[in-house]
Amino acid sequence: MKGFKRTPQRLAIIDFLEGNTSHPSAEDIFKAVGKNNPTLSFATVYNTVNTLVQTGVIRELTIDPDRKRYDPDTSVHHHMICQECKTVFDIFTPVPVEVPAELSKDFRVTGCHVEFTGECAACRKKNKHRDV
Amino acid sequence: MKGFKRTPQRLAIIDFLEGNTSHPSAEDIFKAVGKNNPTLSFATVYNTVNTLVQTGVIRELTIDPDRKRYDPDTSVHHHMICQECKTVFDIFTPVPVEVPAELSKDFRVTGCHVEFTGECAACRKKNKHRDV
DNA sequence: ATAAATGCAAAGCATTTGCAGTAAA
DNA sequence: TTTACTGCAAATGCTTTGCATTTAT
Repeated sequence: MKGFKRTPQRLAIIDFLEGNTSHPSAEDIFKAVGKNNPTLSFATVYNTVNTLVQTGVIRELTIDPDRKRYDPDTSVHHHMICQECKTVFDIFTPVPVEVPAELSKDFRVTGCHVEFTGECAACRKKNKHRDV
Repeated sequence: MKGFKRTPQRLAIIDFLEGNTSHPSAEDIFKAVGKNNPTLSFATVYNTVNTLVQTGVIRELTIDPDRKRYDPDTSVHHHMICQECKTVFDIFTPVPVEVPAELSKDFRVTGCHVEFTGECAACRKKNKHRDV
């Protein structure tokens, strides 16, 4: 990679993200990586994740209405968010999504993402009494 | 609707949204509805759309990473966003998405949304020379 | 030596909130 | 006349940016 400097901060962020399935936000990354890098700044976290997104190393998720989440798994898969605890789960079961002809005729489709919403097992148990 | 007051501002916002397929943001709504309602405030726009989302009259879209979009069509359909001009298109072609068993066993799935990303016809034409 | 990244603080937007005044019911 | 909504401005929260300093190459 030309002009991409391997700084300790970047390496620590990449190391934290690698294999991470928690779909962390910038704040999550800042807190986790900051533990061992006391001088780490939010600016560096944002700079780094934005660089990683632009170079296709990680993926930015828009599934959480409140903040961006980052996913180091760039393979084709989908997500489910628990609307109560905001946990994001990976869905590797292939979801048969074909690009409708109506679309591929006029648009250049570059990506497809399925978002399931609902309530996760833990929150269901916690709220058994409520039963929405 | 109990306790829901039919104020001129709300009626104007609802009127603007009804049948609207442009997936407007709060700012879009503010600008459009504000033309005929000079005293309209952003707070009222947000209050109103949030009420409408909570009562299930409209749907909040998270497809645009920069801002929330609102869709008065609450029927099952999907979306495509042009990553260049940020236009959001409706996809009514049925996309055969089954909830994976892995999911429905543990989660209570309440919604499913397919998001296509790419480049729309207009931007394709505009960028023909570029050809990414 | 050079180009790029860091860290800080300030700025930028989108969205929410407190509150006094106002209007719908 | 009571309850809820409006509008303003301030506040909040996420993200970006400017800049002087530091660091990887």
